[in-house]
Amino acid sequence: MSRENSETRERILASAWELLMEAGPAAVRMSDIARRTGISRQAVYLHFPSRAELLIATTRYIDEVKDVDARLVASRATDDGLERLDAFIEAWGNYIPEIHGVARALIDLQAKDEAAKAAWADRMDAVRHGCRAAVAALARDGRLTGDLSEDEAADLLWSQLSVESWEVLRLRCGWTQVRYIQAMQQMARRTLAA
Amino acid sequence: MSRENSETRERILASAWELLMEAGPAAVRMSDIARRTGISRQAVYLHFPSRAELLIATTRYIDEVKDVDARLVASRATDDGLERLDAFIEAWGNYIPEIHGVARALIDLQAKDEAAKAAWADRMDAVRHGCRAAVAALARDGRLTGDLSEDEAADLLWSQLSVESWEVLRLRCGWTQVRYIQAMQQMARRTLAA
DNA sequence: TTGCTGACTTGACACCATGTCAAGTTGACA
DNA sequence: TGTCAACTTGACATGGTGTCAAGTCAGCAA
Repeated sequence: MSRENSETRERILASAWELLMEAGPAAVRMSDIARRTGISRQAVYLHFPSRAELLIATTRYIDEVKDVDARLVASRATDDGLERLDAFIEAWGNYIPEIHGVARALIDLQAKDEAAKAAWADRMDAVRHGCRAAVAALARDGRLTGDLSEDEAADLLWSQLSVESWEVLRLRCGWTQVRYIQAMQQMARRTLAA
Repeated sequence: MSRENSETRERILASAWELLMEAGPAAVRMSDIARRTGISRQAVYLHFPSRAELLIATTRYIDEVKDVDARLVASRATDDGLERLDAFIEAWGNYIPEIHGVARALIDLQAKDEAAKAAWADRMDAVRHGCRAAVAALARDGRLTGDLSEDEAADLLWSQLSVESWEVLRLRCGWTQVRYIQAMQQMARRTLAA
Protein backbone atom coordinates (compact mmCIF):
# COMPACT_ATOMS: atom_id res chain seq x y z
CA MET A 1 0.00 0.00 0.00
CA SER A 2 1.69 3.23 1.05
CA ARG A 3 4.98 1.39 1.62
CA GLU A 4 5.43 0.22 -1.95
CA ASN A 5 7.04 2.41 -4.50
CA SER A 6 4.64 1.68 -7.31
CA GLU A 7 4.82 3.79 -10.40
CA THR A 8 1.39 5.31 -9.81
CA ARG A 9 2.31 6.31 -6.30
CA GLU A 10 5.25 8.22 -7.64
CA ARG A 11 3.17 9.86 -10.34
CA ILE A 12 0.75 11.04 -7.67
CA LEU A 13 3.59 12.55 -5.66
CA ALA A 14 4.97 14.26 -8.73
CA SER A 15 1.53 15.70 -9.55
CA ALA A 16 1.07 16.96 -6.01
CA TRP A 17 4.45 18.63 -6.16
CA GLU A 18 3.73 20.24 -9.52
CA LEU A 19 0.39 21.59 -8.37
CA LEU A 20 1.84 22.93 -5.14
CA MET A 21 4.48 24.80 -7.09
CA GLU A 22 1.90 26.27 -9.46
CA ALA A 23 -1.10 27.13 -7.31
CA GLY A 24 -1.81 28.14 -3.78
CA PRO A 25 -2.00 25.15 -1.43
CA ALA A 26 -5.73 25.56 -0.81
CA ALA A 27 -6.29 25.05 -4.53
CA VAL A 28 -4.61 21.66 -4.40
CA ARG A 29 -7.42 19.29 -3.52
CA MET A 30 -7.42 15.54 -3.73
CA SER A 31 -9.51 15.74 -6.89
CA ASP A 32 -7.00 18.16 -8.48
CA ILE A 33 -4.14 15.81 -7.78
CA ALA A 34 -6.12 12.87 -9.15
CA ARG A 35 -7.02 14.74 -12.33
CA ARG A 36 -3.43 15.80 -12.91
CA THR A 37 -2.24 12.24 -12.40
CA GLY A 38 -4.91 10.97 -14.78
CA ILE A 39 -6.60 8.67 -12.29
CA SER A 40 -9.77 8.80 -10.22
CA ARG A 41 -9.94 10.56 -6.85
CA GLN A 42 -10.54 7.22 -5.16
CA ALA A 43 -7.40 5.72 -6.68
CA VAL A 44 -5.40 8.35 -4.77
CA TYR A 45 -6.86 6.95 -1.55
CA LEU A 46 -5.62 3.53 -2.64
CA HIS A 47 -2.08 4.87 -2.19
CA PHE A 48 -2.43 7.44 0.59
CA PRO A 49 -4.86 7.24 3.50
CA SER A 50 -5.38 10.99 3.76
CA ARG A 51 -4.41 14.33 2.30
CA ALA A 52 -2.10 14.93 5.23
CA GLU A 53 -0.19 11.71 4.60
CA LEU A 54 0.07 12.51 0.93
CA LEU A 55 1.56 15.93 1.66
CA ILE A 56 4.00 14.46 4.15
CA ALA A 57 5.05 11.85 1.62
CA THR A 58 5.48 14.64 -0.91
CA THR A 59 8.01 16.43 1.30
CA ARG A 60 9.97 13.19 1.61
CA TYR A 61 9.78 12.71 -2.13
CA ILE A 62 11.18 16.19 -2.71
CA ASP A 63 13.94 15.59 -0.18
CA GLU A 64 14.89 12.51 -2.13
CA VAL A 65 14.81 14.14 -5.54
CA LYS A 66 16.60 17.27 -4.38
CA ASP A 67 19.02 15.35 -2.22
CA VAL A 68 18.94 17.40 0.96
CA ASP A 69 21.44 15.23 2.72
CA ALA A 70 24.14 16.05 0.20
CA ARG A 71 23.54 19.75 0.75
CA LEU A 72 23.85 19.49 4.48
CA VAL A 73 27.00 17.41 4.26
CA ALA A 74 28.66 20.39 2.61
CA SER A 75 27.81 22.57 5.60
CA ARG A 76 29.66 20.15 7.85
CA ALA A 77 32.83 20.20 5.78
CA THR A 78 34.46 23.14 7.52
CA ASP A 79 35.99 23.13 10.95
CA ASP A 80 35.65 26.84 11.44
CA GLY A 81 32.51 27.70 13.43
CA LEU A 82 31.64 30.91 11.62
CA GLU A 83 32.09 29.42 8.20
CA ARG A 84 30.01 26.50 9.21
CA LEU A 85 27.22 28.79 10.40
CA ASP A 86 27.27 30.55 7.04
CA ALA A 87 27.24 27.26 5.17
CA PHE A 88 24.32 25.95 7.18
CA ILE A 89 22.27 29.09 6.63
CA GLU A 90 23.04 28.96 2.94
CA ALA A 91 22.12 25.29 2.62
CA TRP A 92 18.84 25.54 4.49
CA GLY A 93 17.97 29.02 3.24
CA ASN A 94 18.35 27.90 -0.37
CA TYR A 95 16.32 24.79 0.28
CA ILE A 96 13.29 26.73 1.53
CA PRO A 97 12.17 27.97 -1.93
CA GLU A 98 12.30 24.40 -3.23
CA ILE A 99 9.96 23.03 -0.63
CA HIS A 100 7.93 26.17 -0.11
CA GLY A 101 4.78 24.99 -1.87
CA VAL A 102 4.50 21.84 0.19
CA ALA A 103 5.65 23.60 3.33
CA ARG A 104 2.85 26.14 3.04
CA ALA A 105 0.25 23.43 2.43
CA LEU A 106 1.45 21.54 5.47
CA ILE A 107 1.52 24.67 7.63
CA ASP A 108 -2.01 25.52 6.55
CA LEU A 109 -3.15 22.04 7.36
CA GLN A 110 -1.78 22.18 10.88
CA ALA A 111 -4.78 24.18 12.05
CA LYS A 112 -7.13 21.27 11.47
CA ASP A 113 -4.99 18.18 11.23
CA GLU A 114 -3.04 16.76 14.13
CA ALA A 115 -1.02 14.44 11.88
CA ALA A 116 0.09 17.32 9.70
CA LYS A 117 1.05 19.26 12.79
CA ALA A 118 3.20 16.44 14.10
CA ALA A 119 4.78 15.84 10.70
CA TRP A 120 5.72 19.47 10.21
CA ALA A 121 7.00 19.77 13.77
CA ASP A 122 9.14 16.74 13.10
CA ARG A 123 10.67 18.20 9.96
CA MET A 124 11.32 21.49 11.69
CA ASP A 125 13.01 19.66 14.54
CA ALA A 126 15.55 18.46 12.02
CA VAL A 127 16.32 22.07 11.19
CA ARG A 128 16.53 22.82 14.89
CA HIS A 129 19.14 20.13 15.27
CA GLY A 130 21.08 21.66 12.41
CA CYS A 131 20.98 24.98 14.27
CA ARG A 132 22.18 23.28 17.43
CA ALA A 133 25.09 21.71 15.60
CA ALA A 134 26.09 25.00 14.02
CA VAL A 135 25.91 26.79 17.37
CA ALA A 136 27.89 24.00 19.03
CA ALA A 137 30.66 24.43 16.47
CA LEU A 138 30.67 28.13 17.24
CA ALA A 139 30.91 27.44 20.96
CA ARG A 140 33.78 25.01 20.44
CA ASP A 141 35.68 27.83 18.76
CA GLY A 142 34.96 29.98 21.80
CA ARG A 143 33.14 32.41 19.53
CA LEU A 144 29.63 32.15 20.94
CA THR A 145 28.38 35.33 22.58
CA GLY A 146 28.29 35.33 26.35
CA ASP A 147 24.67 36.54 26.61
CA LEU A 148 23.17 33.35 25.26
CA SER A 149 23.38 29.74 26.28
CA GLU A 150 23.96 27.25 23.47
CA ASP A 151 20.32 26.24 23.55
CA GLU A 152 19.10 29.80 23.51
CA ALA A 153 21.37 30.69 20.63
CA ALA A 154 20.14 27.68 18.65
CA ASP A 155 16.49 28.53 19.36
CA LEU A 156 16.98 32.10 18.28
CA LEU A 157 18.66 31.05 15.06
CA TRP A 158 15.92 28.52 14.46
CA SER A 159 13.17 31.09 14.88
CA GLN A 160 14.88 33.41 12.42
CA LEU A 161 15.29 30.69 9.81
CA SER A 162 11.62 29.75 9.78
CA VAL A 163 9.74 29.34 6.53
CA GLU A 164 7.38 32.07 7.72
CA SER A 165 10.21 34.58 8.08
CA TRP A 166 11.46 33.63 4.66
CA GLU A 167 7.96 34.30 3.29
CA VAL A 168 7.84 37.71 4.91
CA LEU A 169 11.15 38.86 3.48
CA ARG A 170 11.01 37.22 0.07
CA LEU A 171 7.33 37.33 -0.80
CA ARG A 172 5.95 40.28 1.14
CA CYS A 173 8.98 42.54 1.15
CA GLY A 174 10.23 41.46 -2.25
CA TRP A 175 13.79 40.65 -1.29
CA THR A 176 15.90 38.58 -3.63
CA GLN A 177 17.02 35.16 -2.51
CA VAL A 178 20.64 36.29 -2.49
CA ARG A 179 19.82 39.25 -0.28
CA TYR A 180 17.88 37.01 2.07
CA ILE A 181 20.77 34.59 2.54
CA GLN A 182 23.23 37.40 2.99
CA ALA A 183 21.08 39.19 5.58
CA MET A 184 20.46 36.00 7.54
CA GLN A 185 24.13 35.20 7.64
CA GLN A 186 25.00 38.67 8.81
CA MET A 187 22.24 38.68 11.39
CA ALA A 188 23.34 35.31 12.74
CA ARG A 189 26.97 36.37 12.99
CA ARG A 190 26.12 39.58 14.78
CA THR A 191 23.58 38.04 17.10
CA LEU A 192 25.39 34.85 18.00
CA ALA A 193 29.11 35.47 17.60
CA ALA A 194 31.15 37.24 20.25
CA MET B 1 -26.04 46.18 11.54
CA SER B 2 -22.32 45.64 11.93
CA ARG B 3 -21.76 49.37 12.40
CA GLU B 4 -23.91 49.76 15.48
CA ASN B 5 -22.48 49.10 18.87
CA SER B 6 -25.44 47.23 20.26
CA GLU B 7 -25.06 45.45 23.54
CA THR B 8 -25.43 42.01 21.96
CA ARG B 9 -22.75 42.75 19.43
CA GLU B 10 -20.35 43.54 22.20
CA ARG B 11 -21.29 40.42 24.12
CA ILE B 12 -20.55 38.35 21.02
CA LEU B 13 -17.12 39.95 20.69
CA ALA B 14 -16.39 39.34 24.36
CA SER B 15 -17.41 35.68 24.01
CA ALA B 16 -15.25 35.21 20.94
CA TRP B 17 -12.31 36.71 22.77
CA GLU B 18 -12.86 34.51 25.83
CA LEU B 19 -13.08 31.36 23.75
CA LEU B 20 -10.00 32.24 21.73
CA MET B 21 -8.05 32.69 24.94
CA GLU B 22 -9.23 29.37 26.32
CA ALA B 23 -9.25 26.99 23.39
CA GLY B 24 -7.39 26.52 20.16
CA PRO B 25 -8.77 28.70 17.37
CA ALA B 26 -10.13 25.75 15.39
CA ALA B 27 -12.31 24.91 18.38
CA VAL B 28 -13.99 28.30 18.22
CA ARG B 29 -16.85 27.81 15.82
CA MET B 30 -19.76 30.11 15.21
CA SER B 31 -21.96 27.80 17.25
CA ASP B 32 -19.51 27.90 20.17
CA ILE B 33 -19.53 31.66 20.19
CA ALA B 34 -23.32 31.73 20.00
CA ARG B 35 -23.68 29.29 22.88
CA ARG B 36 -21.26 31.22 25.05
CA THR B 37 -23.13 34.45 24.31
CA GLY B 38 -26.44 32.78 25.12
CA ILE B 39 -28.01 33.39 21.73
CA SER B 40 -28.71 31.30 18.64
CA ARG B 41 -26.10 30.72 15.97
CA GLN B 42 -28.23 32.66 13.50
CA ALA B 43 -28.35 35.68 15.77
CA VAL B 44 -24.58 35.93 15.43
CA TYR B 45 -25.06 36.30 11.68
CA LEU B 46 -27.44 39.16 12.39
CA HIS B 47 -24.42 41.10 13.69
CA PHE B 48 -21.52 39.75 11.62
CA PRO B 49 -21.74 38.60 8.02
CA SER B 50 -19.06 35.92 8.37
CA ARG B 51 -16.65 34.28 10.77
CA ALA B 52 -13.79 36.23 9.21
CA GLU B 53 -15.51 39.56 9.85
CA LEU B 54 -16.27 38.55 13.39
CA LEU B 55 -12.63 37.70 14.06
CA ILE B 56 -11.46 40.93 12.52
CA ALA B 57 -13.91 42.88 14.65
CA THR B 58 -12.62 40.98 17.66
CA THR B 59 -9.07 42.20 17.09
CA ARG B 60 -10.34 45.75 16.91
CA TYR B 61 -12.35 45.20 20.07
CA ILE B 62 -9.25 43.97 21.90
CA ASP B 63 -7.23 46.90 20.62
CA GLU B 64 -9.86 49.17 22.08
CA VAL B 65 -10.09 47.45 25.43
CA LYS B 66 -6.32 47.04 25.79
CA ASP B 67 -5.65 50.50 24.44
CA VAL B 68 -2.82 49.78 22.03
CA ASP B 69 -2.46 53.37 21.02
CA ALA B 70 -1.48 54.40 24.52
CA ARG B 71 1.23 51.75 24.56
CA LEU B 72 2.71 52.90 21.32
CA VAL B 73 2.67 56.53 22.36
CA ALA B 74 5.10 55.59 25.13
CA SER B 75 7.52 54.20 22.57
CA ARG B 76 7.55 57.54 20.81
CA ALA B 77 8.38 59.50 23.94
CA THR B 78 12.15 59.24 23.65
CA ASP B 79 14.32 61.10 21.21
CA ASP B 80 17.16 58.59 21.39
CA GLY B 81 16.99 56.10 18.51
CA LEU B 82 18.23 53.09 20.42
CA GLU B 83 15.94 53.67 23.37
CA ARG B 84 13.08 54.12 21.01
CA LEU B 85 13.85 50.83 19.31
CA ASP B 86 13.85 49.09 22.69
CA ALA B 87 10.60 50.75 23.68
CA PHE B 88 8.91 49.77 20.43
CA ILE B 89 10.01 46.16 20.74
CA GLU B 90 8.80 46.07 24.32
CA ALA B 91 5.43 47.60 23.48
CA TRP B 92 4.70 45.32 20.53
CA GLY B 93 6.36 42.27 22.03
CA ASN B 94 4.27 42.52 25.15
CA TYR B 95 1.13 43.05 23.12
CA ILE B 96 1.55 39.81 21.19
CA PRO B 97 0.50 37.51 24.05
CA GLU B 98 -2.66 39.55 24.54
CA ILE B 99 -3.83 39.17 20.99
CA HIS B 100 -2.30 35.78 20.37
CA GLY B 101 -5.54 33.78 20.45
CA VAL B 102 -7.23 35.93 17.84
CA ALA B 103 -4.03 36.33 15.87
CA ARG B 104 -3.68 32.57 15.52
CA ALA B 105 -7.32 32.17 14.48
CA LEU B 106 -6.89 34.84 11.83
CA ILE B 107 -3.61 33.38 10.60
CA ASP B 108 -5.23 29.95 10.33
CA LEU B 109 -8.13 31.42 8.44
CA GLN B 110 -5.88 33.04 5.86
CA ALA B 111 -5.45 29.72 4.09
CA LYS B 112 -9.09 29.65 3.02
CA ASP B 113 -10.40 33.16 3.43
CA GLU B 114 -9.26 36.06 1.32
CA ALA B 115 -10.90 38.61 3.62
CA ALA B 116 -9.06 37.25 6.62
CA LYS B 117 -5.84 37.37 4.66
CA ALA B 118 -6.31 41.00 3.76
CA ALA B 119 -7.33 41.91 7.30
CA TRP B 120 -4.32 40.29 8.89
CA ALA B 121 -1.98 41.78 6.30
CA ASP B 122 -3.47 45.15 7.12
CA ARG B 123 -2.87 44.79 10.84
CA MET B 124 0.67 43.58 10.25
CA ASP B 125 1.32 46.56 8.02
CA ALA B 126 0.68 48.74 11.05
CA VAL B 127 3.48 46.92 12.83
CA ARG B 128 5.66 47.35 9.78
CA HIS B 129 5.11 51.07 9.93
CA GLY B 130 6.11 51.01 13.58
CA CYS B 131 9.31 49.25 12.55
CA ARG B 132 9.93 51.86 9.88
CA ALA B 133 9.50 54.68 12.37
CA ALA B 134 11.87 53.06 14.85
CA VAL B 135 14.47 52.49 12.15
CA ALA B 136 14.06 56.05 10.90
CA ALA B 137 14.79 57.37 14.39
CA LEU B 138 17.90 55.22 14.46
CA ALA B 139 19.00 56.57 11.09
CA ARG B 140 18.46 60.15 12.23
CA ASP B 141 20.87 59.47 15.06
CA GLY B 142 23.34 58.18 12.51
CA ARG B 143 23.32 54.86 14.28
CA LEU B 144 21.88 52.66 11.56
CA THR B 145 24.30 50.07 10.23
CA GLY B 146 25.77 50.76 6.81
CA ASP B 147 24.92 47.33 5.37
CA LEU B 148 21.20 47.93 5.30
CA SER B 149 18.99 50.54 3.76
CA GLU B 150 16.27 51.96 5.99
CA ASP B 151 13.64 49.84 4.26
CA GLU B 152 15.70 46.69 4.53
CA ALA B 153 16.38 47.29 8.19
CA ALA B 154 12.69 47.84 8.86
CA ASP B 155 11.75 44.68 6.94
CA LEU B 156 14.27 42.64 8.85
CA LEU B 157 13.03 43.94 12.18
CA TRP B 158 9.49 43.27 11.08
CA SER B 159 10.24 39.65 10.23
CA GLN B 160 11.96 39.19 13.56
CA LEU B 161 8.96 40.54 15.44
CA SER B 162 6.38 38.30 13.76
CA VAL B 163 3.75 36.51 15.80
CA GLU B 164 5.08 33.24 14.35
CA SER B 165 8.57 33.86 15.71
CA TRP B 166 7.08 34.73 19.08
CA GLU B 167 5.22 31.40 19.01
CA VAL B 168 8.38 29.49 18.22
CA LEU B 169 10.36 30.99 21.06
CA ARG B 170 7.68 31.26 23.71
CA LEU B 171 5.53 28.22 23.02
CA ARG B 172 7.83 25.71 21.33
CA CYS B 173 11.11 26.60 23.00
CA GLY B 174 9.56 27.54 26.32
CA TRP B 175 11.16 30.94 26.72
CA THR B 176 9.76 33.36 29.26
CA GLN B 177 8.20 36.57 28.00
CA VAL B 178 10.94 38.58 29.69
CA ARG B 179 13.65 36.57 27.97
CA TYR B 180 11.89 36.97 24.65
CA ILE B 181 11.75 40.75 24.91
CA GLN B 182 15.33 40.94 26.06
CA ALA B 183 16.60 38.73 23.24
CA MET B 184 14.65 40.64 20.59
CA GLN B 185 15.99 43.95 21.84
CA GLN B 186 19.53 42.67 21.82
CA MET B 187 19.18 41.07 18.42
CA ALA B 188 17.71 44.24 16.95
CA ARG B 189 20.48 46.39 18.39
CA ARG B 190 23.18 44.11 17.06
CA THR B 191 21.57 43.63 13.68
CA LEU B 192 20.54 47.19 12.99
CA ALA B 193 22.78 49.50 14.98
CA ALA B 194 26.25 50.46 13.81
C1' DT C 1 -56.56 48.55 21.54
C1' DT C 2 -54.39 47.52 17.41
C1' DG C 3 -50.66 47.07 14.72
C1' DC C 4 -45.93 47.72 13.43
C1' DT C 5 -41.02 47.02 14.03
C1' DG C 6 -36.64 45.08 15.27
C1' DA C 7 -34.16 41.60 17.67
C1' DC C 8 -34.18 37.11 18.21
C1' DT C 9 -35.47 31.84 17.57
C1' DT C 10 -36.27 27.45 15.16
C1' DG C 11 -35.43 24.43 11.75
C1' DA C 12 -34.40 23.25 7.14
C1' DC C 13 -31.17 23.41 3.50
C1' DA C 14 -27.23 24.26 -0.02
C1' DC C 15 -22.33 23.97 -0.35
C1' DC C 16 -17.77 22.03 -0.32
C1' DA C 17 -14.01 19.22 0.67
C1' DT C 18 -12.56 14.94 2.98
C1' DG C 19 -12.93 10.33 3.58
C1' DT C 20 -15.72 5.68 3.25
C1' DC C 21 -18.15 1.93 1.05
C1' DA C 22 -19.72 -1.31 -2.39
C1' DA C 23 -19.95 -3.09 -6.82
C1' DG C 24 -18.05 -3.26 -11.25
C1' DT C 25 -14.09 -3.33 -15.05
C1' DT C 26 -9.74 -4.62 -17.00
C1' DG C 27 -5.37 -6.67 -17.97
C1' DA C 28 -1.64 -9.68 -16.58
C1' DC C 29 -0.35 -13.88 -15.24
C1' DA C 30 -0.84 -18.98 -13.72
C1' DT D 1 -10.22 -20.34 -17.70
C1' DG D 2 -9.90 -18.27 -13.37
C1' DT D 3 -7.86 -15.26 -10.10
C1' DC D 4 -5.93 -11.12 -8.40
C1' DA D 5 -4.49 -6.39 -8.03
C1' DA D 6 -5.15 -1.90 -9.63
C1' DC D 7 -8.33 0.96 -10.94
C1' DT D 8 -13.26 3.05 -11.92
C1' DT D 9 -17.98 4.70 -10.91
C1' DG D 10 -21.18 6.43 -8.07
C1' DA D 11 -23.39 6.93 -3.74
C1' DC D 12 -23.03 8.48 0.90
C1' DA D 13 -21.63 10.28 5.78
C1' DT D 14 -19.47 14.13 8.10
C1' DG D 15 -18.64 18.83 9.76
C1' DG D 16 -18.51 23.45 9.44
C1' DT D 17 -20.12 27.80 7.02
C1' DG D 18 -23.54 30.53 5.40
C1' DT D 19 -28.65 31.25 3.62
C1' DC D 20 -33.60 31.26 3.85
C1' DA D 21 -38.29 31.39 5.55
C1' DA D 22 -41.50 31.51 9.08
C1' DG D 23 -42.58 32.42 13.68
C1' DT D 24 -42.19 34.63 18.63
C1' DC D 25 -42.15 38.48 21.49
C1' DA D 26 -41.46 43.01 23.72
C1' DG D 27 -41.85 47.78 23.16
C1' DC D 28 -43.77 51.62 21.27
C1' DA D 29 -46.94 54.68 18.62
C1' DA D 30 -51.38 56.16 16.72
